[in-house]
Amino acid sequence: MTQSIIDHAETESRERDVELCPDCETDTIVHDPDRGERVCSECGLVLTEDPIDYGPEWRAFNAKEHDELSRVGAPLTQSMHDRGLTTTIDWRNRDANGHSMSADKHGQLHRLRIWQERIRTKNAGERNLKYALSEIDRMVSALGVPRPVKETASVIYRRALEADLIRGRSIEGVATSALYTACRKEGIPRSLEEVTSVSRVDQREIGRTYRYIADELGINLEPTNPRQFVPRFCSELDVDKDVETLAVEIIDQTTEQGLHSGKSPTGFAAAAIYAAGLLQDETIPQRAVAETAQTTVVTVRNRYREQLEAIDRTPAT
DNA sequence: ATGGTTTTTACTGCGTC
DNA sequence: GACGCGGTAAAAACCAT
Repeated sequence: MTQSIIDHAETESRERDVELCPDCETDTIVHDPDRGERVCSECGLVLTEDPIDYGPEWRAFNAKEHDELSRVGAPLTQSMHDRGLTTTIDWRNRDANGHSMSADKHGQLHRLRIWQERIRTKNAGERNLKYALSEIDRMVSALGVPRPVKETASVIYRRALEADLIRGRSIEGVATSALYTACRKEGIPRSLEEVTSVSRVDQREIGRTYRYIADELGINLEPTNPRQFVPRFCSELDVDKDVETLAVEIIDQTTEQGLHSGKSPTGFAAAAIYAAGLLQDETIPQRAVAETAQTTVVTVRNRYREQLEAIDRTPAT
């Protein structure tokens, strides 16, 4: 087990393995060392979990080893500005045995708490971080994305802060961009529009900041695959499972031909869903798909026409 | 700044319920 | 007449140079 911990620590870059998922046969397996698992972003199958044990390490054979291995305490988290590491002073005026204290001890504790808080958030950078992380936290809840995204977003923000990229940009803007990046990185993309809707910053700034941050931090993300939007849109539209499957098929076939490059992924996904609906005789109004994908009927029309032509199929009717 | 590409906006006609 | 669909032209947005 210690071996795997070392491996984990040494895996500095967040590389993605290209490997086929045994369940759904796609190459969408994502390896994320920070989360310690390899998971297929298509079907959600978790392939391996690195046994990261945050509990105490018991096996020690001499004193030195003991010092190195023994780990006790709460797990680290990136989403608190001090990683959850600093001392916190309980707000209750009780001693360790749960008994109440004398009045002068009360006063002493009160002063301690004040200073503890001042030390905790001592410089501008810390306060900056504290605010940004609370903002990320808020947006994550509003967006309803899973927890790992929050951690990733926090890491990205930290890196941006360390690289001194915030200067001249708003904290909110950078925080939102970090979140947007994190969503894509975690394989559960939200469109720029969706992220914008929970942010206090307008879309243009988020887009600009995102590009800048990604560039400066050397984060190179593949363009979002339209298929990643299909399940979410479909469940929002409440369409048949067959339509969803067919939509994914359409996307796969057409992207293979490079039909998607340069086109907006959301519009592409919306069109595929509409096209799939047509082919399955379950007509979904263009208006509806366009709305859930936050695009327009015109875009849906243009895309689905191209898609149907590309796969050489026309609706039976 | 510029030009090429894509998306959006706005307006149109057509068929159906 | 309201609605869904299709086409189009022009404006706006986007991106690379």
